[in-house]
Amino acid sequence: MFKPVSPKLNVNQMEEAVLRFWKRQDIFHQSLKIREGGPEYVFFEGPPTANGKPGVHHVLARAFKDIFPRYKTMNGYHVSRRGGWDTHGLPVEIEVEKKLGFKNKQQIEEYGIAEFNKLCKESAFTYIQEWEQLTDRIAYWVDLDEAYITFKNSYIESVWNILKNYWDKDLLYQGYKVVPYCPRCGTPLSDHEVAQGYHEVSDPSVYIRMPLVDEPGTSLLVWTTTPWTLPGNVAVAAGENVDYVKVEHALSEGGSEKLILAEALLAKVFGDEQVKVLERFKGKQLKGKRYHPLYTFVPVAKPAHYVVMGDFVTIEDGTGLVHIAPAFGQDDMQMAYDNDLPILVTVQPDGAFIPEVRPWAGMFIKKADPLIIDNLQERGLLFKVQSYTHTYPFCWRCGTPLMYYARQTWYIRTSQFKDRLVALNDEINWYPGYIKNGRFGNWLANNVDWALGRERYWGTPLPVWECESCHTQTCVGSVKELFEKAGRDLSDLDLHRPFVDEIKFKCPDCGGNMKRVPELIDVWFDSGSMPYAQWHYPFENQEEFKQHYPADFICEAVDQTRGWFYSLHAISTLLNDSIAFKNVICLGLILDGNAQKMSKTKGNVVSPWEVIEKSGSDAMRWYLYTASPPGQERRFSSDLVSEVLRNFTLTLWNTYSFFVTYANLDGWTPEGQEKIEYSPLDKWLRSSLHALVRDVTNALENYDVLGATRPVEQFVDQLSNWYLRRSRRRFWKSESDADKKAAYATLYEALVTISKLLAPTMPIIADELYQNLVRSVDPSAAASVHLADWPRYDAALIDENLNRDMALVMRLVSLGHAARNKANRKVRQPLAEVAFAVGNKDEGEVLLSHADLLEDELNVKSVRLLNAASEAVSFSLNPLPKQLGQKYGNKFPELRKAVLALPAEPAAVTLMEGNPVTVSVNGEDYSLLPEEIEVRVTAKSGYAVAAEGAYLAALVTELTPELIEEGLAREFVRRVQDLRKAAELEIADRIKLYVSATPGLAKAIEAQRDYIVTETLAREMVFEAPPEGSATVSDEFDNEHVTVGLVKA
RNA sequence: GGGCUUUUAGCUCAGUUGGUUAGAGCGCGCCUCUGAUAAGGGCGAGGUCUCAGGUUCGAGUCCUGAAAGGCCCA
Repeated sequence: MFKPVSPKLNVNQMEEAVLRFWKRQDIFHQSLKIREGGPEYVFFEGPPTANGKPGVHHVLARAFKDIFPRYKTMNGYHVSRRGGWDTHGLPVEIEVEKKLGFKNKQQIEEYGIAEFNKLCKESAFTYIQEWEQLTDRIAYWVDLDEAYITFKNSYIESVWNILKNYWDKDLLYQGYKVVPYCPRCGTPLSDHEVAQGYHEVSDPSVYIRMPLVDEPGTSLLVWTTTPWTLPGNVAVAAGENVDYVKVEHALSEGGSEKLILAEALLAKVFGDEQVKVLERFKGKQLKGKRYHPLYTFVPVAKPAHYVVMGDFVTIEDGTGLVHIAPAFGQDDMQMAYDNDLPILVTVQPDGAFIPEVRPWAGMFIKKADPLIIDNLQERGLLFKVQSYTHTYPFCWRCGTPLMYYARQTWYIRTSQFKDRLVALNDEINWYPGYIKNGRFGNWLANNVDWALGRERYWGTPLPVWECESCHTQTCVGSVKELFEKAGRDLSDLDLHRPFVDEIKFKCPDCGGNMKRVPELIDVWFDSGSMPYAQWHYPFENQEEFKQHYPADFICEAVDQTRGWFYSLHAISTLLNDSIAFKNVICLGLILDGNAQKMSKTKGNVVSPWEVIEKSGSDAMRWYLYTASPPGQERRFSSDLVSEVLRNFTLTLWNTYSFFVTYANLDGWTPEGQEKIEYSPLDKWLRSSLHALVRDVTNALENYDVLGATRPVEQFVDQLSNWYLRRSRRRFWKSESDADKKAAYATLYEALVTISKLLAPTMPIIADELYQNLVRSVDPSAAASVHLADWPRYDAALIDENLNRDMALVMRLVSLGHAARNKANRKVRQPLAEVAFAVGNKDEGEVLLSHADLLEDELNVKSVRLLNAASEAVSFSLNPLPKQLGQKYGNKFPELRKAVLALPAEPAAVTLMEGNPVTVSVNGEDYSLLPEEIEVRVTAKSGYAVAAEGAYLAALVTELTPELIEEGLAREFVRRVQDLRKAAELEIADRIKLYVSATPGLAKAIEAQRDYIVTETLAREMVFEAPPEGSATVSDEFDNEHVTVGLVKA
């Protein structure tokens, strides 16, 4: 006996029960244990940060991550799955700062780094419980008890080891570079952080005169949108091959001046004003021309204030002459290096001018902009000022405008490995493929050195110590090394700031005091180190590491391209010249109903819990898998998930419930079912089923999630709405013959196989089915579907012809129904005959071989082919564009016309006999083959017809008294069945029927007595009044009246 | 501004190497079937396939350009 299954499903109850079962039996760890010794399949978990609530986008990633480890486990692989938590970084700090109400870094230092970092450590796990609960509820199997945590000493030590390795290879260096810098947070931002904060703003657009030293009365016309950088000006850049002009321009106060600018920008600068062009020349002629400095607050130690050549100069905006302030622009800094220009750092790290810039000393740079413009105006150096709208980066967390600012910071020489980064990427399989050479490949090809340093508090400290007197530097690669250098046991040392900063030791070179440099490292380096650091490699677990590197599979959203995907790839390339992962699924983002990215700051996050409560987590997973290709972004709403429940989950569930209900009634079990005589319908279903196993397996082998899910959906639909609908009577009939056994065996095989095919994708319902269908009758079977083996298909059972034939039958049935509709003959009324026209002789044979199925489904007494010779049908010809167009090219339109002009009937007959027809176009004859022209058949009269392409169903609609009688009997049965249901009888209950009806109906009921009692499981049917208290119903149809009563018998 | 990507019915998405009548599901209206079903079947309404050029006998599909959305980067 199977456990009885109600057709009503309480999804949440069912899902939670299965989850409890897994927990009780520790199925997850069992699934690892039983595969010990099997080949290792390696999965890396990209660590999330638990200082925010998990959202739908996290469910997306986790749902996809879960598929392949489960699938591989069922195929005999051992798949350990360590979870991980990313705990460091500015986002965590910002949350704590908010809580404490801090506005700048100084407040943190005053508060105390130790105390601050303690709060950060706690904050990093604020929502850990919700993360764990959600992870459980969506059935994502990951080992959270063993999760690696980036703030642990052992993790940090492994990261140090990698850095030391780089240090020894001279891959770590300190550079003076211009970086996007947040003056409030007091730290440079990574590219990835900057990218999150671009906003459109309006800035001043300022045109300034820079008078030439050697040509009085002539000025360079220079453009900038950042007036605050002007005190730092040391040069002007011109494009070597850009065309410049010297023009004479009338001054409003009388007289004139001469200005130099790019010719292409004349109109933009002067508008309608007429200016006189005095000279034309290439930019290279400006090289070295000296001009009077705008400001002299800071003395220059090297030659400055002359024109330099820069290839970045464009003629799209401004004047084609670019103001150069090396401390405040990346191009500018490059110019300084190339031309040995001085670097004037006129701004403090907090964004205020240095004291030397007297008029604006201590003022925030953006505030000084208008004052500087006024100052230039007063001095007659301002040509004009407008406003300019462009996108400018702001700090993604605090909203302060960033400044590009020269900082001494730490870099990794990744650009030196550009070729290896690109070459190794070639070994990685990307899904979708276009990421590989597109977004990721381009990013690698344009690689710049990794800016590693962060001037913050909560993160992995950069393990570099520097001598205070001779500035010798050394990198520490392990805790032990640090102890040795410090000369004392530091076993309890927390490797975070401020404790690690307190460790000082003697300089081996000069005997001075060595102190750690202030920087932390980029958090992306933390997560990219996880292949090593999760094992505390190389200090421990050497074997574990070797077994789990590189990963077979990782999966995250597309925003990780330059995040985790890059940091994993870059670290491994520089460390081992190896890839870190072989296959990667790169997911599109989840968008809300308005196609906006869901993000905390926008507050448009859909809670996953809400969706799960409504539809369950399996349905949610299934939606995410089937909605669109994985790389594509997808709009998400709770309604879309409940559609999955209605259309897929419940269809499957009801098929399952049907099977269990009838199998229990019949006492059917899967044992001892040899020598099964499968019907054609069974053979078709098994053919489809085994093709499904083949296709799903292939898809999963190729990381094709869509291909592993959508076909299952289609199969379940056909199983329920075709196979089962067509087979119901086989289960109902009372004798247990071979045909019934075949039906049970077929349905059982399909359901069990589906439970296995669904195990990776809908793990909960899959196990629910498995437990009842397999475990309850076979205690020796694996305890869970997730401990079972992946199904194998039998290629010999796959009959593509059969699949195609059945598709034709379904199509013809559909036409038959359409014809009935048109004739207004409901299906319950039997009809005498339906005749079909099909495309060719073979299809005709298919039709006849399934005649009984068609008769039953369409409720007609006979099915046959339309006979062209004897029927009242007419023909039309449809020249097929694909065939004829490809063969005859531009002659096709003429041929088409010629074919349509043929007398249809004789041509159709010729073609149907398999012979070509000849048409003549422009005096030339063409012989057209039967497969190039489709013959369409239309019935003329006396039939109700429905046609589609070459297919046609023609229904004889005349009713004989016998047919009417049968129709009435069926109407009557229908009422009885409704009554049985209303009286809440069990399906197998026997009844006694009491009937009174108008004469016509009574006659029909009497005539169809055998049929009626069989259908309704009546032991007796009498034309009497029903006894007191029995269930009764009265109804009218077809101008007849009936009252029925029934009692259990 | 650059790279990648998307744009097809009210919504979510298919659409084969180009083939003339562009599909499915949901939703809507009418009809129907049903002792597994929260379903199923049929009919109908609903499309300038984002736009503009081009190639071709023929373009949702190929080419060029533009627009809008998204992501990444300046």
